[in-house]
Order: sequence, then structure tokens, then C-alpha cells
Amino acid sequence: MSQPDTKQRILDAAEQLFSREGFHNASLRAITAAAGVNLAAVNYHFGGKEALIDAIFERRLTPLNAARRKRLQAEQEAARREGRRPRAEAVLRAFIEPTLAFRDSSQGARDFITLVGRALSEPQGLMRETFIRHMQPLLHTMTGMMGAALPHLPPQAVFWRLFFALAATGQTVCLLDKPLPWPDGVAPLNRSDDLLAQIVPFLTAGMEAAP
Amino acid sequence: MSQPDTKQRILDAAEQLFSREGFHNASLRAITAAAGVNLAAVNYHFGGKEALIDAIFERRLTPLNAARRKRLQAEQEAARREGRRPRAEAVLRAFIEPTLAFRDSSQGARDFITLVGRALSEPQGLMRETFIRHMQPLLHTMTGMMGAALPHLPPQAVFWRLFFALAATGQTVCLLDKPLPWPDGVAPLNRSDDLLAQIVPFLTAGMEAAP
DNA sequence: GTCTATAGATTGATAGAC
DNA sequence: GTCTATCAATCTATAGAC
Repeated sequence: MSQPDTKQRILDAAEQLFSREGFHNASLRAITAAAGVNLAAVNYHFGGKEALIDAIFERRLTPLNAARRKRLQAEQEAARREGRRPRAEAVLRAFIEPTLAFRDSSQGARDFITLVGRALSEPQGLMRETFIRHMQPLLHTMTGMMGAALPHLPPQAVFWRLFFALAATGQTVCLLDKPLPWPDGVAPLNRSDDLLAQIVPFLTAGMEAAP
Repeated sequence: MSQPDTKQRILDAAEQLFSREGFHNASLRAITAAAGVNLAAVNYHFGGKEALIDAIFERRLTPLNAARRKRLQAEQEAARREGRRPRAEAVLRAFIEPTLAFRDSSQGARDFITLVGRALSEPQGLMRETFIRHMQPLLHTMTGMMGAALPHLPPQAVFWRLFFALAATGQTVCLLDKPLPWPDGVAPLNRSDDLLAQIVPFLTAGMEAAP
């Protein structure tokens, strides 16, 4: 590879343009121009426009979900060692805190979060299916731990409350990365620890509400 | 108008195709073919492809937000009459119940909900701005009532908790209209009263959590 | 108001030189 | 691996007959 980072440059540009303009509205000409590579490079290195989607999600979600899983396993281990159940708040934090750290890490990460919002808003299609495929094992683990944390709740209720909590978290993180008409005197919660301090009590109370 | 419902037929088809394929990926050819009208009819009746967006959101959000506002005013009036504060749960229900009734009303309504999800997932653009413009006055009213319902909370906390609650509601309603890999033994909550019974306690507990 | 025909621009992909 | 040149398909929008 005479240009050893051509593939990464293309992924950076595609991530940014797919998230800002949408997959269909971001042309290969715009992507390759932003990446500073030749128009034909996408087809040479990836095989086509659609193959960029897999590569983008793979690159971001593999390390992010590994960080989340590590946090889940730490709580699992701590609960076992201390002879207690896992805590609902810890399970939520194991998902949210790595998410916010990821979001704070780069503009490319913030673009990727916007792209995740687009992926989930599609009724079907490659982006949506790729994202779901990458998330499913982690969500399965989280559901199990949440059931252990809330043993008095019916499994159906556990599942749906976790669904609501992750929907709120995901939509909030996505919306924070976009311009919104904030009312007077309300700060946009740009600092991750401020957001954490607001959302964790909200979600924890929801998870632990009386049935 | 020799074809008095040409405009409505176009709106129906555009709503369905914009929500399923995305704005840029739904061509005027596909829309006019689905509507059974001529290709040139969109430009004649609306002036262009982008003008369809305004017409679609206007047609759906005007009656839906009127129903929500009516429910808010009923709670406002009941609280005044009984000399109490508005209830957080009633404010939430004033938003959610008309939403679910709307969703149950037709396939076109479900398509529109998917389209709202797309509108919010865009970082900018006509769809996003049109939706926000239609929602802002109602959200302002809801924020004020939620502040009256939770007078012990700082206004910042009231705002953000309502934000989380609406993010969870919106994302949940959007996701329910799309195929998801439901785990074994979990029903998709297709019945609106089942969803209501699960989500209202979750959100109410979050809104009323200790600060 | 509806229709055909078409202009004018843009797209993803690829063949072939280097 | 990179680049130019180009093909074939698609798009929105519009001119003009009826």
C-alpha cells in the first residue's frame, strides 16, 4: 500500500458525509474529494458504496461495545464477590458512560452517533441491519443482568423498561449532537457529566418503579 | 379540479415512500406512479419535491397537536377547578395517548410516525426544521405545566426530564413500527394499551424521582 | 389539469493507461 | 494502487400539445 491510510481516510470522509447528508445523498464524488483520494478508490478498496457501511460500523462498534461489555462484566464480578445482585444503576452506567466517553473522543465519533440515529430511523435497509447485528449480543447480556437486578419484576416488564431506557439514552445522545431550539435559560448539557447526572437518576427511577 | 383528490393521493403516496425509502431516495416517478397521477402533477400542484414535506407535516401534525393540546387544557382546567397542581402523569398522558390513538388510526399514520423518526435523525434539513417548527409551541406549554406539576425540582431538571421522557416516547413509538429482533417470549407491545401500561409508570417514576 | 417528451444535471461503476 | 475518461442509468424540472 503506497498510501497506507487511504482506506481510513475514505472511512473518515464517508462517516462524516453519510451522517450529515444521508447515505443516498452523499455521493462517492463528494466522499472521495473530502478524503483526498481518487473517485475510483472506493470501488478498488471496498468494492462499492454499500460496502462502506459495514466497514464504518465495524470500526466504531467493535471497541465501543467491548468497553461496555467490560463494564458489565466488572459489575457482574463485583456483585458475585460481594454476594449481592447486580444494580440496575450500574447496568445503565455500563452502557451510558462508555457511550459518552466515546462521544467526547472526537468529531468523527459524534458524526458516527448521528449516523446511528439515521440507521435506527430507517424502516429497513443495510445500515439498520448492520447496526442491529452489532448490538444484539450486548443487549441480550444487558437484559439478563437487568432481570437479575430486578427479580421482583416480570421478565416482560424488565425487557420493556430496558427498552425505554435505551431508547431515551440513544435518542438523547443523538439529539444532543444536532442543533435544537433550546428555550431561554436551559443549557444544552454539552458536558457529559452534567448529562450523566440528569439522566441516570431518571432512568434508574423508571427501572425500579413499583410494578 | 377534475380530479379533486389528486393532491391527497400525492400526499398519501409521498408520505409512504418518504418514510419507507427516505426523502432523497424516493423519486417523483415512484411517488406519482404510486399515486396514479402523472409525473408532472407534483410540480403543478405543489411546485416541487421539497414542497411536499411542508404539506405532509401540516396535514398530520395540525390535528394531532390539537388533540394533545386539548388534553393538556383539560388537565389544566381540572387542576384549577380542584385547587391542585397539574399531575406529571396527566401531562405525559396528554402527549402519549393521542399519539397512540393516531398511530392506531391508519397505515398512513404509522408511515408518518416513521417519517418523524427520519426527520429527527437528520442533523439539519427541511424535514427536521418543519417538524420542530410544528412542535415547539406545544412543547413550550408542556414544559410550563411540568414545572407546575413538580415545583420542588429546579427548572433545568424539569426540562431535561421532560426531554428524556419525550425522547423515550418518540423513539419507542418509532421503533415499534419497524421490524426488530424480539427476543424469545417477548411480545412486541403492538396493542396501544399494553404499551401505555408499561411506559407511563416508567416515565412517571423518572419525572418524579428524588432530585 | 393532464399528459408526452425531453432538457440538463448527477449518479455508481468500470475499462484501461500508467 | 492511482488516475482519467466514460458509460449507462437515474433524477428533477419544464416546455408545450391537448
